[in-house]
Parts: sequence; structure tokens; C-alpha cells
Amino acid sequence: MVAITLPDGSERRFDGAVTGTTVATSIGPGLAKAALAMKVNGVLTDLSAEITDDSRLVFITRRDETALEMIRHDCAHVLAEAVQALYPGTQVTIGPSIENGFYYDFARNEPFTPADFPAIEAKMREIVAANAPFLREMRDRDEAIAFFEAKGERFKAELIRDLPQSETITFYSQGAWIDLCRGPHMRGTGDVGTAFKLMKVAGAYWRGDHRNPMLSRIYGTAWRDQKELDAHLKMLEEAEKRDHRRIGKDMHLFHMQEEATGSVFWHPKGWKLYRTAESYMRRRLEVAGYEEVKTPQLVDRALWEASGHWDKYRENMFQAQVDNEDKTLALKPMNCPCHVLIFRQGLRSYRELPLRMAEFGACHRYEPSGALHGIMRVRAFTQDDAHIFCTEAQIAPETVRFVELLSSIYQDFGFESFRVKFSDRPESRAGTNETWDRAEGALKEACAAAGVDFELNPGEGAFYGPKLEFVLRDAIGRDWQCGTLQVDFVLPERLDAEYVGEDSQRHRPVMLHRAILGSFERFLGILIENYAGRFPLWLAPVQVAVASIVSDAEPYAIEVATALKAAGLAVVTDTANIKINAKIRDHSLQHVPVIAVVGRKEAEDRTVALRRLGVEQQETLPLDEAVRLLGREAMAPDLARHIAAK
RNA sequence: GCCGCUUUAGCUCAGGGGUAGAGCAACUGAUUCGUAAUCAGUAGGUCGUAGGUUCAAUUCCUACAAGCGGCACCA
Repeated sequence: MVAITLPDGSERRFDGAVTGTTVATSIGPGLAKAALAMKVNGVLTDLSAEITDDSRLVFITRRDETALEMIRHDCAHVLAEAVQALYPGTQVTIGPSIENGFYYDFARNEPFTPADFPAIEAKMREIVAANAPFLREMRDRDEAIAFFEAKGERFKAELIRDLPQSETITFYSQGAWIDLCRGPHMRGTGDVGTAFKLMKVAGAYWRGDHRNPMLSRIYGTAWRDQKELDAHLKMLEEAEKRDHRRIGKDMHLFHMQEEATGSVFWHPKGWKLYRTAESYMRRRLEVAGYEEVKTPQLVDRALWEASGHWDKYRENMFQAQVDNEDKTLALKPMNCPCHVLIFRQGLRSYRELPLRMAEFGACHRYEPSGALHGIMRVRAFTQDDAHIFCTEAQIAPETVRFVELLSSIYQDFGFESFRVKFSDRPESRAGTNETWDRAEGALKEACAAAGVDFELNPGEGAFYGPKLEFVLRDAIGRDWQCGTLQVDFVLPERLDAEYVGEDSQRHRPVMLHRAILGSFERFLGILIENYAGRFPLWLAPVQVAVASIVSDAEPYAIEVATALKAAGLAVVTDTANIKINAKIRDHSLQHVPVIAVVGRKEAEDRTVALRRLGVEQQETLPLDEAVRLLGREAMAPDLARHIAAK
């Protein structure tokens, strides 16, 4: 007797072992048709699996999030079958479901191109239409290895060899095609449906290791139905319009060119945006108890040797020599060693701790060519860097303060939520295990105190200490690390930083490396994408466009612009001899938040007609009132709060 | 760095072995027109760079560079 408990609490009894299919059929034909898989006591399982003991059972239907993952996984199998049917000799490797879709890595001498997609997709549709059932079978380990080796599938054979001995080897077949797979799968290839599309090809290293051969990866997207697929494709199209490289060009914010690969040429408007962000950060840091410094770009290699960078990081450093001097200098890739040098000037007291030393530090790193990406990943960038010299006991309270500051700043820039990753000790590291235990422990405690929910990111810490990474997303869902906080017991030791404690003895301070924006370049790139170029008034590089309707209003337009500029606003004056419709269009396309229109009427009445970006409705105000209003609205959020609090 | 793709006017893109074309932008002129494109005209290109094949290359081939999509990297 097997008792099955359903989510509504009802129970059904069966004489013996029973499959999910049988249970579903016993409940009703609707469910029998809709059930794609099931969860038995919380474990996702094939519908055809036998249930031998009393169990809680939940059926998975197409509406469930889990079903979407299964559709994608199954679709990867369908892709693999199609590819092997069309391109004999292609070896299969792995093909998981991922966010929005799936991929499959193939080993083939000639890589795939998007031109192959129509044929592959057509074959996939045939396979789906055939609706072959997914059949699970267990195999003996050695037999499974022999099976794949006989077929020339050496990657699959390698996978099985590396599975733990205890692992059951399961295969799934769909018609004549069979693959090593842990499962589970839906009932048959027909359940995949037709709402899928192959998206792109890419090279990918076997098992993610650059020493391994490169495989040919095909990415696809798959959804429950055509409507969802269309919505996703539409979303991607929209996201493309938010691309910071596109907007940077259209809005004349910056450009990049071959003569300075990986460096940004900031144009006047982009630099204005940059400076707005910088001034804001400078105020926030000052209020938060930081002291700003500036340290050299070029520093003797001796310092980098002492800090450990020469050993661990040299290949990423730009070096410089001078003809008649026998010295090697390096462009700083980080600011920390220089900050320690400032800390070491004079004898420090425990009374000075925590000492928060900030720098908008311009750094150069030789990033691999393939890593460069617009202004998000560059070779020359400016960090909103700071180092907090403190005692071990101060790690937790300083982390809490930092997280609060970061959250408030992200909110001011329009980011309501962000992800936090906790990266612990990497394989290649400095410092003893005991030191790492202490550092990781302190940081974890601090996270608890600050109420930070983090995902663990094992082995990804800096060589000198564990770190928190604050991650923001770009328009198409790529993650970028912006903020960071890193605990460092190593560098103070290496560079011999010390302070005199209450006990009159000398002690090592701990260093917290921390950044909020990360780099201005990356953060502004994400900011551009987040706002799609439609910045709030305080950030907009051009805040008001004053547009005249007739040339009679030109002198007044200039007067209006002058008054707005005097109030601190960034203004362009448009007195060109073109129609007001065209001016509205031009400035709207430039995402200017406010257009102040002046014609004869406004010139006579000494008013302006304000039009907000994308809003047809206008508001006509006396000039002085408009200046006051916009001046107030354009205030940075921290200053606005200050005024509001009064 | 690795795999693939791309590179033609300021921008977006078409073209193709016989030395280039559109729209928008720019410039000139007309127009003074009230909230997302006024009309007409003019000018604008070593077809990424360097080699090679050819009577002839921007087009075909090779190398390099940069960009794009991934992978690896991101101290």
C-alpha cells in the first residue's frame, strides 16, 4: 500500500508502487494532460518514475517556474540530437538550462555559425513534432564509458570517469538518440514546444578551463509559448537601445578609439555627468568621515615588490622606463600601497583609528583584450577608492557603516536593490590560514551585524583577504561588480604599517579596502543603461534647453538661459531658425529633461513654458519662479535632504 | 589571451573584380512657423591598416589592429 499526499492535503492510496502518470490519470484527464513532471517529497522526478513509499506529491505543469527550466534543459537535448543528425562526427558534451534559455557545447573541427541556425532549428522542430518519449535507463559505469568511447564521444566518457563511484549512471533516450544525463526530463520531446530560438554561437573552454580545448557553444532561448518568446525578444531589442555605448555616442558623452584602447575620451557632456557624480561622492565621503588624498601615478617597482603586486600582478601592470635612468616604474594598478605610505608618515596613534583615507584614484591595468567592454571594463579608470585603517574590533562597526553608506548612495543613483557576494580565500594567496580564518570570520560577523544577505562565492577572494562584492546589472542582465569591501591583514604587514596602542606598544592595523561605485567608468556605464540616458534632473548633463519660437523672442531666450545658468543649471540655448517641433524633437532625442519654450507671448509676459521630457503637457510660469523651481529640483539628493531637514 | 563574427560618409546602413550609394546629420538659401522632423540646393569617402593575387582590388586571399558576442581573466 502506497499513500500519496497531494498539495491540497488530500490523500490517495494505491495497492503498490505507482508512477506519477498513474496518479495523475487517477485524479483526472486534465491533470494527466497537464502534468509534465513531479516533485516527490520535494525532489524533482520524471513523471514515469515509480513511487514505492508513502510520499508527498506535487505535479509540475507548464505554468511552474520549474517547468520553464525543464523546457530549456529538454530543448538543449533536442538541439544536441538535431546537431548530431545534421553534422555527423560532432561530439556532444554538456548542455544545461540557464537564465532565459540554454546552451549546448559541441566538439567539432569547424565551429558553427549563425548561418547554420535555420537548418538546425528546422531539425529541432521535426524532433519536437515527433514527440519521442524521454526514457530513463541506468547503466553500469564501465559499460557506459565503453559505450561512449565506441561512439568516439571522448568528452562524455571523461565526464563519467570523473563522476564519483557512488553516482548512478543514468542515460536518457529520445527515439534513437541517447545521452548521458542526470535528468529529470519531461514526458517527451513534444513537451518542449516550439517557442525556442537559437541565439548565438560562442567558443567556450571544455570544463571552463583555458588549458582545455575550445568547444563550439550554441546558445538558445526557450519559453512556454510564442507570446513569452516574443516578449523576451522584444525585451532584448529594447535593452539594445539602452546600451551605454549606443547612448554614449548618441548623447555625445564619450568615445573610445584605437590609439588608446581601453581608455575613455570623455566629451563635455559626459565629463559633466562624471563631475556631478564625483562632487556628490566627495560630499558623501566627507560627511561619512573620510579624508581625501592624492597619490602618484608612477611608482618605483620596489614598492610593488614589497606589496606583493610585482609577484602576483605584474602581467597586468604597465611599466615605464626612462632612457638615462636605471629604474623601472609602474603605473599604479591600485592605490592601496600608496595609501599605506601616507599612513606610515609619522607615528600613528590608536586614537586616529579608524582612519578613513579616500582617493579618486586613477589606475591602469593591462586587461586582456577580450575582457574590454565599452566603458565598463577598461584599462584606465578611476576608483572611488578608500582604505580604512582600523583595529580588528573595528572591522564589524566599519563594515556596518560602509554598507549603510553604500546603500544610501546606490539609492540616490536610482538602484533600489543590489546583490552581495562573499568571496572567500583563493588558492593563490598571501597570509596564513589562521589569518584567513580571522579575516573571514570578522567579515561574516560584520555582515550579520549589517543585515547583509550574501551569496557565497567560494575561492574568489583577493590574494590578501576575503571580500564583499556589490553587484549591479546592466541593461541585458549582465552582472558587474561595483562596490567592494575587502579585509586585509597582509598588506599592513608587508608594508610595515603600525600604530601605537593604548598599551604604548606597536600594533598592526587592519586595512579595509573599499569602493562604492567601484570605478566611475563602470558605474556611469551602468547608470546610463539604468536610466536609458534619461537622467533625473540632478544628473542630467544638460538640464534645460531654452528654445525660442520666433527670432523676436531670441533676446528673451538668452535672458532666460542666463538666469537659469546663474542658478547653477546646465543650459543650452537654441535660437536656431527651425520650427519649434523640430527643436522639441532634437532636445527630446538628446534626453534633455526640461525644455523651456519661449515665444512672443512669454517674452511679453516674462514667463517660460516648461515641458518635461516625453510629456506633452506644459506648465507656464513666471521666469523667476521657474528659475527657483528648477534650481530646487536640480539639487543633488543629499543636499535636498539637508534642505528638507531644516 | 581563446573561438566566431564585423569594419564602406559624422551616424545608421546598402552595394559589389572595372576605383562607390541611400536616409539622417552638416553647410547654403528660402521660410518667423506655438510643443517629437519646413522646403530646396550644396558639399562630404585612401571602403580599418599592411601585404599578396590580378591588366585592374573597396570587392578575392593572408597578416595585423580595433570593435561586437561568448569563454577564460577581473588581484
